[in-house]
Amino acid sequence: MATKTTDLSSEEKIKAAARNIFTKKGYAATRTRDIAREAGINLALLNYYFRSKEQLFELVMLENFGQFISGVRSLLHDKKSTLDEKIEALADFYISQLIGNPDLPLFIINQLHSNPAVLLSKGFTRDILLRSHFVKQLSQELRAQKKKNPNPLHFVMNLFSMIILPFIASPLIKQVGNLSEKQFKQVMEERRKLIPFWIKNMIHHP
Amino acid sequence: MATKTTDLSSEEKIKAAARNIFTKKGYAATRTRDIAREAGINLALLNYYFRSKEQLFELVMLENFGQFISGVRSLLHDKKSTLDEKIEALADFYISQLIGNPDLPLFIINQLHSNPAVLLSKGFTRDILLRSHFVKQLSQELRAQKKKNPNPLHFVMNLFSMIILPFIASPLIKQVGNLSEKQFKQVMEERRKLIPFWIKNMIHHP
DNA sequence: GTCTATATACGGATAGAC
DNA sequence: GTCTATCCGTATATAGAC
Repeated sequence: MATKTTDLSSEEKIKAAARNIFTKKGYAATRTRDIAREAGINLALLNYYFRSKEQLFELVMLENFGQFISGVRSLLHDKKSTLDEKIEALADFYISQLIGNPDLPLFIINQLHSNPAVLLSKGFTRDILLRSHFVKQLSQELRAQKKKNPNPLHFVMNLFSMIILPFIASPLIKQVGNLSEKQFKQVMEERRKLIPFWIKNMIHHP
Repeated sequence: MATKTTDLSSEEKIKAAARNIFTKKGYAATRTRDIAREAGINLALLNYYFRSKEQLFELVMLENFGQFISGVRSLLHDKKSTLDEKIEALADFYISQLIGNPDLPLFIINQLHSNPAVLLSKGFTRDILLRSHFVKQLSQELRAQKKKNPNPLHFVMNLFSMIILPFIASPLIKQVGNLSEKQFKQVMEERRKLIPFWIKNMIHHP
């Protein structure tokens, strides 16, 4: 193990470069030569450590995916927090994640389309959402408010949509909104508080 | 020109097949051989008509993109409709489009990331949104309601996020929501009315 | 216009020296 | 562990016959 972050082992340098490029360009458009160059090592070494492009990709993908659902399961199943606290925590957690790693959701979504089985078999079992304490609390509140459509899925979609889509569509939003990178992040920061506010209104109100 | 839809010219058959495969798999993962096979013609013919994979892709991309923004410009700039009517019309128009063509938004978003210049130079100039009548009406209403954050961009993002993201994330939603393809479409149909309702509340209320 | 056959390039992977 | 050199499959593109 190396001690400086700038002096990682070759294996780590390859993984870091691979994560970068795979996440930005996707599997098919990524060249193993590009990974090797960015890692500052030789192409042969990549295969020495990871055997193939495919295996390297799987590794990176699962690590990315893990990062994406880490925290969610415990957040959703927490018995002690209220519904509103969970909503605030989810928005806060994801927006922080995404500001630091804005290419992640598009990568995962693309993977979900081209090869759904892998990810779906890993973490996204049905119990993660439908049987969570979060959905129990949400359903109860929706019934109490006598909503015309009390399907909790709609509100879960709304929450995650408002959080995630702006990052996925960021090139477009910067263009039509005339925002610099810095301004874009600022706007996303605003949404950290605004989204829970909107969602709570949507749930508790008329 | 052929008269039956099942007996298109070779050029049209290639374009149709290309749109299918490019839209589903993206540029890098698409093989021109697959396009040729699906079109029922020979690989050489594809190059005879379109010179290269790249040019064929550009063509399909711009047509897809055109379809995606068609109607929006006129909807957004319509001087006669009210703010609420525009919101309803936008949700209605896009959800119809997306139920019929669910792969389109992800295709466009990927293109926007890998090669932003092409699409951004084509249709998404600043005036399409920021100087639209829609945003004028929206800004006015937000100021009238004395919102803490009256930036209209937030509400535009919310509207499009709630419409588009569920289609992009459909494999995931079907899984965690335990929905069949048919049930998924049903849920999206529900959103056609629900989204305008939520957005209007968000704008007009507290 | 449409095909078969082929040239050419590219990218993933390996052999083998150090 | 790391490199250079190279193999080999695959994919795009073209030549040329019909």
